[in-house]
Amino acid sequence: MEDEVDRLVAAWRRERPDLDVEPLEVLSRVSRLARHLDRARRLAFAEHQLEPWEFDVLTALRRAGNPYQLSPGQLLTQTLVTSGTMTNRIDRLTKKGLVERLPDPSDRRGVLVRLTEEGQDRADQALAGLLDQERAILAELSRAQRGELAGLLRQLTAPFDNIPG
Amino acid sequence: MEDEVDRLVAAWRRERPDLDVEPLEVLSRVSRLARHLDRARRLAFAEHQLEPWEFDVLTALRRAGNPYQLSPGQLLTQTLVTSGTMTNRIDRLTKKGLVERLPDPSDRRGVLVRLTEEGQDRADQALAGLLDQERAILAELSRAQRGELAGLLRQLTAPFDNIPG
DNA sequence: GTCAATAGGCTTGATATCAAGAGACTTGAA
DNA sequence: TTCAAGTCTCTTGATATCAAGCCTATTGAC
Repeated sequence: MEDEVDRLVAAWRRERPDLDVEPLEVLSRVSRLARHLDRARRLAFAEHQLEPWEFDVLTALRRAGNPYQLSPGQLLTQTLVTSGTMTNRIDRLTKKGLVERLPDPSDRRGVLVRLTEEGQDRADQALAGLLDQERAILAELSRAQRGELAGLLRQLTAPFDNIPG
Repeated sequence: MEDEVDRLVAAWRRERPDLDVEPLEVLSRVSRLARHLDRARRLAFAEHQLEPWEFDVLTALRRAGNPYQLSPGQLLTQTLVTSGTMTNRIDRLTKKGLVERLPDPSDRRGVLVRLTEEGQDRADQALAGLLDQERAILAELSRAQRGELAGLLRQLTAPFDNIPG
């Protein structure tokens, strides 16, 4: 079956027959698929009254394990946003009762952000919903193909994830 | 080589051993790789004094072929932004001398956006730079692996691209 | 002990985006 | 011909983000 990238590549080959546009076959598909996934996730989370950014913060805390708390700085590095953005996010999640700010007992400058009971429930429910949706998207592929795809993608992501970039 | 998703999946298996998180092996890698690519592209375009959104608009016009012009509405559907955003983009590109607005001779409501000479040169140069960079990223894989990866990704993108979604 | 340098979180100001709607023009049915 | 409905672009108002800088507390060299 043809997709949008096939059409994109065909257009470039017509307009710029001198260029080798083969890289687009892989990387444009990655970018476009990621956009589709963003939209799909937004819909899945909306069923649990969560925005994608809320899910990101809550699940970072959830994955930290009991007692489900991290400093704002640790949340920054996990979610790749700036400190101003994180302050804003914590404010809003606090207002919704999904997290709470606690003073850090070991550093009087510091703050700890902790998941509330409700925050934990919402994160768990949204994760289950997300996984169901993702399984449906991946049903296009056999189990073996999924494994192969994961392995090929790992080869591309590993350099980014391991070099300081 | 391990990547960030391996660590993510391990954390979930520890915290939620009851859940099957296998879908994350593929789709979280797609999302994370797309983010890395966005950053890398921003750097590549900066060498040509272009923002990613400028590249998107200019190359849409470039791909349209001679005389390199499209209506704002056609640009909307190609770049997936809203009309307010596109008006703003065309304004800024016009100020930089990369595109120009022309009245549509066949519809007095309408406008045509046309690439200037400089806009075409900048788009062509930026595309060549992007392809060089992408080739470097893909050097991790053999030619056969790249073909396989492109095929697997196409199976996932095709439903999104062909169903009205 | 003292003080400069650093770390941690928050505040401010600017910007790009989106959603909603306004204004100008075209189309098609009566 | 007329006019209601549709199309196309631009404008407005609200929002989330980022970059830069501020303030407080901690650390380490002397």
